[in-house]
Amino acid sequence: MEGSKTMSSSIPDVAETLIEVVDMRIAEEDSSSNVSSPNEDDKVNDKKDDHLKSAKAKMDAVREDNERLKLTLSQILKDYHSLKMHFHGTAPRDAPTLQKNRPTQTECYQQASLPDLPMVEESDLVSLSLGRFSSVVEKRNNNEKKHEDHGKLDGLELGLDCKFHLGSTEVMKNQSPEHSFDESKEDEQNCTFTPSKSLKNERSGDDEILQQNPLKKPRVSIRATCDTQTMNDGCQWRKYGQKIAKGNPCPRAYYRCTASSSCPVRKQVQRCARDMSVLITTYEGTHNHPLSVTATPVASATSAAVAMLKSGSSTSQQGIEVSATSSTSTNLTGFNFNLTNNLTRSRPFYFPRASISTSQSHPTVVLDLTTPNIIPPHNYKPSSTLFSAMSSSSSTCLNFSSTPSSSSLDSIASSLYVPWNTEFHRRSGAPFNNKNHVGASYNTSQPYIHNNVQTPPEVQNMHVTDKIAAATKAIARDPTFQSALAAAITSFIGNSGGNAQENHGSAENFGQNFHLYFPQQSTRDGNGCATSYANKLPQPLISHQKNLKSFPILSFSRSNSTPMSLGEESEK
DNA sequence: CGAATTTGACCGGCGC
DNA sequence: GCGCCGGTCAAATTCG
Repeated sequence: MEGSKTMSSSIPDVAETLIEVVDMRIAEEDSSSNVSSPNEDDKVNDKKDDHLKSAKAKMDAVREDNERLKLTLSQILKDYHSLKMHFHGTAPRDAPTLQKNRPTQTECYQQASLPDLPMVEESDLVSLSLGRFSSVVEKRNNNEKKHEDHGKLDGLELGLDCKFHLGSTEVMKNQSPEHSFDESKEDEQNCTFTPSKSLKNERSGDDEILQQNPLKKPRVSIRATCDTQTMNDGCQWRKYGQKIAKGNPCPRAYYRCTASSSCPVRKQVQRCARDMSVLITTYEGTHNHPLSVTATPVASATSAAVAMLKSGSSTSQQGIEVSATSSTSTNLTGFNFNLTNNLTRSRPFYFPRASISTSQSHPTVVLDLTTPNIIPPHNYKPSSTLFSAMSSSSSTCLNFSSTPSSSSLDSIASSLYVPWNTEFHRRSGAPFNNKNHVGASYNTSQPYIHNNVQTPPEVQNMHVTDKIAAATKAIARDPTFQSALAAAITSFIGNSGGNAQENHGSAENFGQNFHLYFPQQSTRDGNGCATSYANKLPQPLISHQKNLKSFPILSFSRSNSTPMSLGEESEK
C-alpha cells in the first residue's frame, strides 16, 4: 500500500524533474552558444561561425529529441494517470468488506464488477488486488503478532503479483517470484525460510497447475537406485529434520541448501518402500546463488522439469488435466535422447516417460532414473494412441537407467566415461548406515547391480548416481542440446494437439535433428520399482488416467557425431 | 569448540 | 472441532 502511494507520487515528480532538467540544459546550451566574441580575426571568425553553425545544428537536433522526449514523457504520464484511474475504478471495490465481514473470494470478484461501489483508499488496494492471498491476509489480521508486518507484506504481495505477470520462470532465478518473495520474507523473518508459510503466497499468473495449486511449490522428484544415504547432486545440504512418513518404514530426511544462507531450496530424501535400493529425492525451490559445476546438472535437470511442468500446465486447454484437489498424474512427455555418436548410430536412447503429479497438492515432476532404457523396435511406427497405454504409472521422464540396454548404453557411454570419484562417495563408503534409518534392514553394502547388461567396464563400475550426474551433466553442458531440449519441449507442447510430426526438424536451428517417436508399447519391463511407485499412488490417480492426454516421445538426435566429453570433471 | 546431526515439540493444512 | 500428517524448529547431542 505504501509502495502504491509512493509510485503514484514519485512517477509524475520524476517526469516533471526530467522535463525541467531538459529545459535547463537547452537554456545552458543556448547561453553558451552566444558567448562567442566578435572581435577575432576573420579566420577565427569563420571557424567560429562554422563551429557555431554546427553547434546550433546539434542543438536543434537536441531540441527535437527533447521535444520527442517531452511528448513521450507526457504520453507516459497520460498513460500512467489513465491506468491509475482504471485501477481505482476496478480493483478496490470490495476493500471495505475485507475489514468487516469478509466474503468469499468469488464474492469479492463479483463485487469488484459492481460499478457503483464507492472508491476506497489506496491503502486498501493491494490486498484486494491480490485476492489469492486473501486467506493469508485474513489470518494475519487475526494474528496480532504478525499484524505488525501486515503492511509490509502487502507491499510484497503486490510486487510479487506484478512480477508474475512479467512471466518469470524457474530459470530466471533472481526474477522469479518465489525468490523475490522468499528473500523478502526472509528479511522479515530473520533469514529463516519457511516454505509452508511462504507457499501460501505463491502463485503463478500463467501456470494452470499453480493457479489450481496456488499454495504449493512445484517439486521435482528424482527416483534413482542408490546405495548411499543421499544422492550426490553436488549441492551442499544440511539436514534439519527427519520423519517417518505414513506408508513407508523408511524415514524421510529433510535437507536445506547451505550454499547460501538465503537459499530456499529444500530436498527430501526417502527410500522407496517397495524397493529399498531406490532413493527418492524430491527437490523444491530454486537456488538463488551460483551453482558449482557439480551441482549444475541436477539443478538443470530439475529446472528443466519444472519448466516442463509449467509449460505443460500452461497448455491445459490442449488436454493436460491436472487437478488441484485430488491426486492426479499426467503422463506428459517421454524424452527420448538419441545421443548418436561414433560408437553407435543405431537407436535412440530413451527417457521413456514424463509425468506430472499433483499428489498432496504439490505439482510434482517425477524423473525416474530407475527404469531400463527403451530401444524403439525396428518396426517402429508412430502411434499416438498406443502411447496412452503408458499412462498407467505416475512416473517419469528423464531416464538415466542403471540397467540400460547395450545399444542405448553405448549411445551415452561416451558421456559416462567420467572419472567421477566424488567426495561424497569417498566419505560415505559404508552406505546407508544411519542408525536412524530404522526398518531399513536391507543389505546395501553392494551397489545395485542389474543383470543382462553388456556394458563397458567403466560404466559398469560407475555408481548409478554418478551416471545420473554424468548424464545430467552432459545435458547441462551441451548448450545446443539444452536449447534443443527446451525448444523441443516448447514446440512440442505448444503443438501437442496437432500433428507432432510437424515438429520434425524444429530444433535444427540448434544444430540438432529433432524427431518424434510414438512408442507402440509400454516401456516398463519392471524392476518393480517404478511400478511399485505407481501402486503407491491413490486410486483416483489411476482412474484418471483415461482422461489424460498422451504425448509422443521426443527424440533428440545429435547431428554432430562427436561424443560428448565430460572427462574433465573433478570434485572439490 | 564450532559445525553438523538428531529428535521431540510444535505448527498448519486437511479430512472427517 | 478434532485428529492425523507433513513439515519445520530448535535444544540437545554428536562429530571432527
